[in-house]
Amino acid sequence: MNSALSPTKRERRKEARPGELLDAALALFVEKGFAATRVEEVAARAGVSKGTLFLYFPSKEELFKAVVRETIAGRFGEWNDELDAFQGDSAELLRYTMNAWWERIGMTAASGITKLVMSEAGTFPEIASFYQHEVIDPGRALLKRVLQRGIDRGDFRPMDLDSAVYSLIAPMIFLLMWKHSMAPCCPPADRLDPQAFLGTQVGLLLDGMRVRP
Amino acid sequence: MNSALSPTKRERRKEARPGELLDAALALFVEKGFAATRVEEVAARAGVSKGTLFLYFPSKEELFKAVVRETIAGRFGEWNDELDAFQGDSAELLRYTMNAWWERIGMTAASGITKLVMSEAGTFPEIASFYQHEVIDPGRALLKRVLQRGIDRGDFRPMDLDSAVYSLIAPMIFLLMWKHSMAPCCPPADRLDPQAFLGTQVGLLLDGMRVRP
Amino acid sequence: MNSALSPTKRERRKEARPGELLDAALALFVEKGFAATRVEEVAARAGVSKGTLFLYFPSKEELFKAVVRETIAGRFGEWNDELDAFQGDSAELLRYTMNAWWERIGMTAASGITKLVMSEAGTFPEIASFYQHEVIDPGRALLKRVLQRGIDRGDFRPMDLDSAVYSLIAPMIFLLMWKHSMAPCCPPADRLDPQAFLGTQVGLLLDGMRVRP
Amino acid sequence: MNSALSPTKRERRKEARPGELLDAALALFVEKGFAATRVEEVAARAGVSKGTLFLYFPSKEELFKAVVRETIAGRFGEWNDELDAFQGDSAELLRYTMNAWWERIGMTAASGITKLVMSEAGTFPEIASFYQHEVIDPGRALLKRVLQRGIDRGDFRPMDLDSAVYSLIAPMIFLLMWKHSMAPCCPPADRLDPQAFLGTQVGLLLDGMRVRP
DNA sequence: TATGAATGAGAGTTCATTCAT
DNA sequence: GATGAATGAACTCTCATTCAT
Repeated sequence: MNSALSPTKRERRKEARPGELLDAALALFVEKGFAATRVEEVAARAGVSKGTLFLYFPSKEELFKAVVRETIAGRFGEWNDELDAFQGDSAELLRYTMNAWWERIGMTAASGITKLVMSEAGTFPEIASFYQHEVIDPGRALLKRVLQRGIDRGDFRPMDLDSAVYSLIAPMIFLLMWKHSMAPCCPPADRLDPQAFLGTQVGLLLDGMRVRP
Repeated sequence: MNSALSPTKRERRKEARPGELLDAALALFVEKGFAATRVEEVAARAGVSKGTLFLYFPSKEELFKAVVRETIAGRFGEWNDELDAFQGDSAELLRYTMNAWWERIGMTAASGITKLVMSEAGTFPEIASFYQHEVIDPGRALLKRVLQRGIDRGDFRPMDLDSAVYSLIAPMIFLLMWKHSMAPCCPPADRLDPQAFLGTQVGLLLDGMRVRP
Repeated sequence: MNSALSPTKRERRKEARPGELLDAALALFVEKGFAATRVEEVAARAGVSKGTLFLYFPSKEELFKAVVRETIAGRFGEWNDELDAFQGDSAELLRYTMNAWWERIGMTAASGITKLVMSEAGTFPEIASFYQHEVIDPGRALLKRVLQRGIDRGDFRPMDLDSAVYSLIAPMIFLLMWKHSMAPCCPPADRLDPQAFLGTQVGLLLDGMRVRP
Repeated sequence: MNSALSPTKRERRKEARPGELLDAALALFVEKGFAATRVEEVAARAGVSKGTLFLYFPSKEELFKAVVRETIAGRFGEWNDELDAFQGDSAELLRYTMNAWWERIGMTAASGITKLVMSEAGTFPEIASFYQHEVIDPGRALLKRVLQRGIDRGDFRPMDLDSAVYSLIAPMIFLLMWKHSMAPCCPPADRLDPQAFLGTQVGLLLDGMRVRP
C-alpha cells in the first residue's frame, strides 16, 4: 500500500470528506439559516449521500458546531505580527486594519459564519460563547492594541479603550449583517458600498464631523 | 345586543385576542427564532388553544408578518416632529436622537424584531424588504435630516450624507444584534453597556479620536 | 299573539329554517360531495350561523341523512295514478314515463340526491338501504307495472320483467351520474343530450338494433 | 454492486413498493372513498410506515391519480385487436364485447376506480377529465366500431351511432355504480345478477321488447 | 465505508362540535 | 332561539436519524 507516501484518489477523497461537507454546510447554513437547511441538501452539495454525512457528524447540531469551529481557525496570529511590524501613523494603521478585515473576513465566506452565529445564538448559546472567546475577544484585543499604540505614539488622544474598540467593531458587524440580510433585498441603487462605508466611518472616527472651534 | 354600549366579557376577550397572540408570538419569536417557535406554544402563552390562533392569523408566516408590522407601526411621525421642534446645537440633537432610539427601540421588544428580521431575512426576503421600506428607509431619512440640519447651521462640516447616515445606523444595529445574541452568553464583567457605548460612539463621531494638529 | 292565525315574519322564518338548511345542504353536498362540504358553508348559504345549524341537526351526518330523507318524499303516488289513467299504446306509455322521470327527477335537484346517495353509499350504507326501500323499489314496481301492462295488452312480448326493469333504470341512473360527474368536465361539443339519449334508448329497447329477418 | 445481476431483498422490495402502495390505495379508496381514506391506513396496509408512502408519492392527491392511471393503463389495444379478428355475426360480437367488459372491468377492481372517479368528480375535475380522455373516449370509439361493423355488414339497421353508443355504455356504468353502492346494502334475494342483466339488456337492445307488427 | 430506503415523532392546519353570552 | 368564539382531535406532510445491504 502506498498510503503513507501518496494517498490514492479514493483515500484523498475520504480525507477530504469532512471538509467538503463542512464547506457545503457553511454555504447552505449561511444562505438559508440553520432550520431551513436540510441535511440531505448538504450531503448532495458535498456529493455524498445523506447517510454518509451522519458517518462524520452525529447530528445536524454537531455539524453546525463543527462548521463554526472549523471556519474560524485562529486567524489572529499573523494579524498581530503585521501590527507589530507596522511603521508609521496610527491612523494609517487603523485604516489598514479595517481594510484588511474587510478583505479577509467581510468579503469572504467567513463573514457568513459570524452572521450565522449571531442569528442562531439563541438556539446555540454554547456556540455563541465559543465564538466570543475564539473570535471576538482576540479581535477586540487586537483593535485595543492598535488604539493603545496610537495613544502611546501621540497619534490619538486618550480615550476609554474598551468602549472605543466597540466603535470599531460595530461597523464591521453591521456591514456583515447587512450584507447577509438586508442587502439581498434592496434595489442596487440603494446598496451600501462596503469599502466606501468603511472608509467614511474610519474617517469620521478619526476626525469627527463637528466643525472645529 | 349590548355590544354598542358595553362589550360582554367574551367580546372584550375577542378584541384583545389578536394583541395577546401578537405579544406571545413576539416574545417567543424573539426568544427562539421563527422556525423553533411552535404555534401551539404561542397559543398556550396567549392562553388559547392552537385552533384559536388560526382564527386570527391564517398561517404561522402571517402571524410573523403581523408581529413585525405591529411592532414597528408608524413610529417615525412623532420623531420627525421632535426633530423639527428641537432648538440648539446639532451635536446635542444627534446625541438626543441616538438616546431616544435606544430608549424607544433598543431597550424594548422592538429591538428583538429587528434582530429577528435580519436573522431570518434569508428565509423571508419579503419581510426583509418590507422592513427595509417601513423601518430602515424612514430611519435613514430622519438621520439624514439631522445631519443636514447640522451642516446648514454650520455645526457640522460638509460630508457624504448617505454614507455618514450608515455610520449612525451601524452602532444601533450592532447594539441590538449584540444584545440579542452575544450578550446573553458573555460574563457580566465583559458586558457592553449600551448607553455608555452609544455615548462614546457619538462622541467619537462628533470629535474623532485623532489628536488635533 | 297572532301565531295561530298568521305567523309573524320571524316565526315564519323559524319554521322555514330546517328547510332552508336542507336546501343549502342539498345544493352543496351535490356540488362538492359530503366530505368536501363544510357545515359553515351550509349555514352561511342558509343565512344562519354555524351554531344554529346544530340546533336543528345534531351532526353533519344527520344533516346529510335528513337531506336525503327530505328530498325524496313519496313521489310515486301521483305517478301510479297517471299510469292507471293512461289510455293507449304501451310503447307510448313507456316513452311518456321515461320523459316524465327526466322532467321531474333527472332535470331537477332531486337527481343530485341519487348521485349523492350512490357516491356516498360506502360511507352511509344505512342511507343507501333507506333509499333502496323508499325510492328504488317503488320505482322498479312502477316500471314493472308498465311492462306488465304492455304484455297483458299484447303490446310487448313476454320477457323477464325484473331484468327488463333494470334495463329501464340503467339509462336513468347513467344519465344522472353522468350529469353530475363527467358532464361538467367535457367539452360542450361532446356533451350528451339527455332527452335525445333517452329517446334513442327507449326506441332501441322497443324495437332493437338488429335488422329484422 | 450486484444490482445488475440479482437484486437484493431491499432492492426487490423497493421496486415492489409503489405497486404495493397502489394496491392498498386502490382497495381503500374504493372501499371508503378518497376523503375518508387516511394515508396512514394505506401505508399500513402496504406494510410500510406513513413516511414511506411519501417517498413514492408526493401527496395523497398524486397517489389517487397514480391509482387511477395504474388501474386503467392501456387496456384498449388488445381489445381493438380482438374486434378486428372477430369472425361472425355482429350481434355475437356485441354480446362478446359486453361480456368481456364485465369480466375485465366490471368484475375487477377497475370498476371500483370508475365508481370512485364519478363519485369524486366534483372534487377532482382534473381526474374526471383525465378519465374521460383515457378511458371513456377510447371505450366509446371501440363500441362505435362494433356498431359500424354491424351496419356495414348488414347485421344492424342504420342508427345514430353516437347516441346508440351511450345506450351500450349506460348499462355498464349503471352496473358498476350499482355494484359499488346499492348492491352491498340490498338483501341477497333482490340482488341484481350482473351477467344475466347484461344478457337481457343486450338482448333487448338487439331485438326490442315490442311485439313485431 | 457508503448508501438510500425506511422510519416516526412532530409540526402546521382544518373543521365539526360545543357553549357562554 | 341564535350566535360565533373557542376547542382539540384528526389529518397531511416533513425531515433528522437509523440500519440493512
